[in-house]
Amino acid sequence: MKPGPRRSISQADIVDAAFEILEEKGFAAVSVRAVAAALGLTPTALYTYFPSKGALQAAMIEQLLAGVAEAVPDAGAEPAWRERIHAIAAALRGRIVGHAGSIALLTSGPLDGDRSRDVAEALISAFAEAGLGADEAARAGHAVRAQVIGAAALDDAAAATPEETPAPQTLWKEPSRHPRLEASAHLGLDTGGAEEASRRWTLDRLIDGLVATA
Amino acid sequence: MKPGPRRSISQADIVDAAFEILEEKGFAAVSVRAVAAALGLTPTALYTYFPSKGALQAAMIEQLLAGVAEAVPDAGAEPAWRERIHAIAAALRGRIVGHAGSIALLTSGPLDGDRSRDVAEALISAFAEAGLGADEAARAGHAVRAQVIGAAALDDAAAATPEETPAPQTLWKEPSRHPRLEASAHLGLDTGGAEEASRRWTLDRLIDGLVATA
DNA sequence: ACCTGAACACCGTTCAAGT
DNA sequence: ACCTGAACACCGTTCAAGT
Repeated sequence: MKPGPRRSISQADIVDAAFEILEEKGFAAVSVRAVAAALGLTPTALYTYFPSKGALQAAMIEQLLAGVAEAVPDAGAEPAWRERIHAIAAALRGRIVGHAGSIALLTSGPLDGDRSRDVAEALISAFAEAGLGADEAARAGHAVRAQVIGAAALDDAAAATPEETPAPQTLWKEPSRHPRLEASAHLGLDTGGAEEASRRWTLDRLIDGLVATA
Repeated sequence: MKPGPRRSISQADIVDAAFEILEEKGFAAVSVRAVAAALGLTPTALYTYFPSKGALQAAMIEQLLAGVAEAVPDAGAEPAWRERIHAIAAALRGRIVGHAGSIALLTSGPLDGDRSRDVAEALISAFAEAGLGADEAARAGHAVRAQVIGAAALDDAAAATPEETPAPQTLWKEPSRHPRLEASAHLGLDTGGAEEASRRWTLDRLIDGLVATA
């Protein structure tokens, strides 16, 4: 193909192509060259749209977070602010687990985009509605964001764990150094398989503790 | 230098050299080639000690987490289990912020090493001591780990934010879309400058909520 | 066992040039 | 404005070979 204007490609097309690679081959595979190739372009052509790989990643984060702040709680639930927090947390988590490897994207650079701020603002508002003062509400919103992102990071790390080698047949069991951790394996907390009930319990306990000061 | 046995280098030396590069030049600069060069070795020589870059990173994580589970609370504090949780959380956080860029290391691969399990076990034990049942204690320990790691990830993202361009002089202020977030700027939650008091408040609220079911 | 040197298949980014 | 092609300074990893 000859060089020259082609006009048919937008920033959104590039971000879409990047997400396709992210989901299919993981975060490490999202290279400028791979994204360009997926679009039938030369790597250097992408620099017409984004000044750097980091700028492309920032655009990906913004798209990932779009709409999370507007997540609407299930109808009829009370109190409204608590359900709004749950809805936002679930939406945020859903976006992350819905795009495999995106936690690496989220922790790869600054989280200072508009969509990221929307999420923060929505959470602080919910806690203000719950009766917290300005500072406490801000700290509470931050705590919820940290909890969701941290839990997703732990999930992702667990999912990256290679197949567990089946325990070799031993006659006497060594007393484990981590008996309590092993006894909780059925919860799936460290295998990326935590149930919705566990997540909801944790978030409710966090909210309880945060609003108790109101 | 001629090839041949040199015997004077250990796995620990390699991990130390890798941390030096991590702290001075960031996570992205920790390449097999750079670590080898820092030790006066050829890149391929490192493959005698670690089968892959991932194995080296896993060894770095283990060293980062060494001793965290044994963190001892400040003397005389009560109740002991709450202070133990604070001590472990502070130690974990201290290791992360003490090594710039190490949150990327922590979220780069599986967190299934022995030291990582030690931290999990210690937290679960503390919550069991607080009166929680086995499942709740496991979920509570997981929540604390997620909170610390998530907060560190948010801090790191904020620290990576490029210098804020000073607000251009405008005659009329646009009404902000994020008034509550901006009003909380003095807390430093999103600039990596959160005070110890904020972190302690958040963790105490989380603990309060978690143990309220006991 | 520990190491080198060459090689393979990749990176992000810059630059001059074409249309 | 949008694109190509060549180039620069990097990657992780493998392989044959030396001591």
